[in-house]
Amino acid sequence: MPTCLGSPFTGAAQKVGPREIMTEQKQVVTRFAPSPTGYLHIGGGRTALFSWLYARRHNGKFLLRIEDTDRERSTEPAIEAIFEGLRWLGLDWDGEVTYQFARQARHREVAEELLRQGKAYHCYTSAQELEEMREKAKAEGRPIRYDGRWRDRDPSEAPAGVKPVIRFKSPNEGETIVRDHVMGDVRFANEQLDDLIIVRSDGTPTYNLSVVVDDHDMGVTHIIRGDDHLTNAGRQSQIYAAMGWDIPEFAHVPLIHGADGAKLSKRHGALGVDAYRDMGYLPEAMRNYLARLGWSHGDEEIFSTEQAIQWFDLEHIGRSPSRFDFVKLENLNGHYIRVTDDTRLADETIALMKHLGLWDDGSNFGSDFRAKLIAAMPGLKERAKTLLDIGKGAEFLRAKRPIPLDDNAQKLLNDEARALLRRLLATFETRQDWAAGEIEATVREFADTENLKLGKVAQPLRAAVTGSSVSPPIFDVLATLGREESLGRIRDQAA
RNA sequence: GUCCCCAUCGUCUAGUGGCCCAGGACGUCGCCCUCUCACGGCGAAAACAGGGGUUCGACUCCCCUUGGGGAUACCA
Repeated sequence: MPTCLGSPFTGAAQKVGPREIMTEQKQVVTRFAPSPTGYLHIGGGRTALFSWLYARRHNGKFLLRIEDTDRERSTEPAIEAIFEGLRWLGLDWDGEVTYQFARQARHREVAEELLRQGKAYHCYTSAQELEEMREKAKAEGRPIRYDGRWRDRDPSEAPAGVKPVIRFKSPNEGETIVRDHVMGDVRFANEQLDDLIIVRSDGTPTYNLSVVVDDHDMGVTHIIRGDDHLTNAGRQSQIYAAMGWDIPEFAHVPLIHGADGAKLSKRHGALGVDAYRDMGYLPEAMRNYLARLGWSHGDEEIFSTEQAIQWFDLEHIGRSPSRFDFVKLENLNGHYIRVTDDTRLADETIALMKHLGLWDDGSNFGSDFRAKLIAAMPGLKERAKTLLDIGKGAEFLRAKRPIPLDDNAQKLLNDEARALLRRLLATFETRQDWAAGEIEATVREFADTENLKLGKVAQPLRAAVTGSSVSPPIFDVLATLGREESLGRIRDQAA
């Protein structure tokens, strides 16, 4: 472990460690570089979060680059979805968005430079030849790779009428080491890395060239991305070296798997972040969950984004892939719901339910409903894990008389119970005070005179007033509903 | 096929040679609280993949096996 040995700082000055000194010398720049071929999925969301956290931790910059060079698959809606997803997650990026496609000329310029320096060459190998090469290598059990047949061939031998690709001349001997902050030193034998295509025959640059050029031009110092890019890091390092550019710090984060351990696919769990919003998760819960998935700070489980920024580091990112666990996310979300302000919860619930078309009947949406929802929120949020749960739990507030009864409520309201409600109703009618405490006193007193346990009265009452066997504390419910509405609902069910 | 990475309770993880017959969290199961359901509180079961080394001593270091994952494109 490096210490302050050799550092001029001793004694009281030891608080300033080597790390702080380094980061002051060079501002940290991270980036998130999704390709807009679909929604922003959860794995992308997490690498974006890690990059954002790291940049914020070091007072650096977090850049966004859209890798839209695949013209066939890139779409405008996907770009919007990425922006929207990041915004919802609260991950703000610095400066203007970079669009990779717009930088093609620059990428080609670098390829030309490589060509000029003899570090790249034109290759005229046809698709069929390539195919044969692969077949043969496979049959002989050799690594499948381009054999470099045009690497040193004279340009005059070029076949007429064939548009060449430009290949990068990668070293044949020795090894390339990727110094990764998560994976450690990863070594690749250079003979394993063949001469990759950096410019296609139609003149468009390929991914491995474009990323290197863009990351360099954008001044990216730390590349935090999925570990499916680990082998790319080797090839990219060679390009950086060929251009004489500084190689950025790498941190390859293991991928997230589905609950069954298999790769996250659309069939299970590979949802866009908008899907999580629609399921009623709070962005802060999402951030907390995602941060904790694959990264840790000792035993800390629940922490604010501010704390995450303070604590986040590359060294404590785990090296093994993790599974996405909805149950844990729910638990965390429930926690955040419980500590969230009632007004915000009410407004977000209304917005979400409307967005989903669940509360679009236009009724009961006046300020009166909102006020009631806020009033009922303490009881509602305690039993909710998502905003959807709150919406569901609040249905009794919207219901119009006579309110619908679910199966359990039906069962609760037998003849005996209805008779009981009738007597209770009579008692209620003599009381004008309608605060929760007053109501509770009345009901307890009533249960006493009836020689019943409180539950025997509370359950039928709950069924009559909420149409369900489950609800927030019944006295709060009655108070929120108001005397008139409450008595009306009881009357509807009293025999 | 070849290359690379990974491997602690069901899940997320702490653990960087002795503090660990392995700690926390979610989930599960009991109990308590209680007008329902929750919340909350208390408690329990539950893991170092297997085999070799290295060492006075391995969850921690090395090797092999097994099992996962990723990469091997004129996709990104």
